[in-house]
Amino acid sequence: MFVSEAVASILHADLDSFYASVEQRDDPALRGRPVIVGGGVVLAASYEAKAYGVRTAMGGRQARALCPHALVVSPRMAAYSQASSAVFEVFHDTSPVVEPLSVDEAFLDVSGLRRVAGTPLQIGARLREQVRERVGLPITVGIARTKFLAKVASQEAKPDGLLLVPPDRELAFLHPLPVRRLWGVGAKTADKLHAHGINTVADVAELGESMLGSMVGPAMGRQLFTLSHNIDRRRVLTGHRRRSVGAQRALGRAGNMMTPAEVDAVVVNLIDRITRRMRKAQRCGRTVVLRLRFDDFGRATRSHTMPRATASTEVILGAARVLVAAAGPLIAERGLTLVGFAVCNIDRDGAQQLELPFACPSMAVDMTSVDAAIDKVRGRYGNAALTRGVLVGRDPGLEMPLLPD
DNA sequence: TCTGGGGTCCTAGGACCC
DNA sequence: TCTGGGGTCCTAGGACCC
Repeated sequence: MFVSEAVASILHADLDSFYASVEQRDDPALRGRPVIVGGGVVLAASYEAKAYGVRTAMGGRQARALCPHALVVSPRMAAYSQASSAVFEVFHDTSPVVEPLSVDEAFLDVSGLRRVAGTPLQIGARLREQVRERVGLPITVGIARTKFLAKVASQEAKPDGLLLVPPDRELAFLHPLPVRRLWGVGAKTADKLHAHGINTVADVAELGESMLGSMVGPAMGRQLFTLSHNIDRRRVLTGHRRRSVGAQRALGRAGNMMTPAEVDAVVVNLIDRITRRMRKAQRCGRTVVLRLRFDDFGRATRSHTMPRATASTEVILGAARVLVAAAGPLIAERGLTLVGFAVCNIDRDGAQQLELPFACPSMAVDMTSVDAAIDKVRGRYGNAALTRGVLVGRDPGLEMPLLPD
């Protein structure tokens, strides 16, 4: 007799070939035909195009060679954004516990909804119907006891499918799969594993954690060990906050011909886009990262951390220009084909800037605990720092003296 | 094989602090 | 005074995800 029965109640919902499906929805002439979204590079391919070997992120030339009769359309980001919002409305109508993973996929925890909404399988089936009816898009749902298995289930069930992994069938489902199905295993890691004769999840599960760590590094080794043994205690979490905001622009070979003033115009445009989004989302950031790509497809990053977080266009643009100027010799030597920026070190939800009225960096602290904030400052700057500290919130009206007089 | 635009997390060395 | 351990922060790069 079981004390508590493990139940598969985590849903992973994943739209099929999202961008391409929106295009087929909006243009009947594209339905049932191979569709490629994006020209230079494939942003999305319909299943009809995938049947010819076309894949996301593939070069456009190669894709057209594989599928010459494919219909190539330009991306319409605004339409995808609107479709995504409509789908997430369905998600939130389905369960209060929704964790977005990207524009087109999310985890939903439906435990506790049995009385009001039925079994997880019934809920998943209804979710698919609702997305089809209300948004007009096909979506695949995987259901399992853990997040990882739910995600694998949806991958296996694509396209337009529904698959539940029963708790007593988990290892039988998991172990025959190729290592690429494990979260975090991309081309590089898969190559390392293949070189050791490790091809399936079952092969991984036969190895110890330290052995895996010696092959792929300690953190990845630990992850491979736990996932291959079907250990995944992560909960479905709401209220995730973005940790960086970025924008980039590919320049192609034309980038080599650009004058510094033309490069600066691109920089201004990118920073303007980023800071607008930051202010709209009410986020501040402290670290500006410059991303570069060169003629040989090599990459480089340069970063600068500012004394305090900001969303000001002028301040971030100033930091961005300093980074670009410092990278001048590198750009001249290797040829510029892409420039981008990211602003990181974004304050977490509830975190505020602690501003001290003398020369030391500001610190992000958690305003939910002033005592913890004081401990953090004391640990770093000693008691002297506490004599004049003030907690300054993003909301200008929010200020709190660290030490009452 | 030769490329888009967004992100996440991990690693590793050096600076700096107690 | 040059010797240790432990910790955080910053920078740069790499792998991976959709």
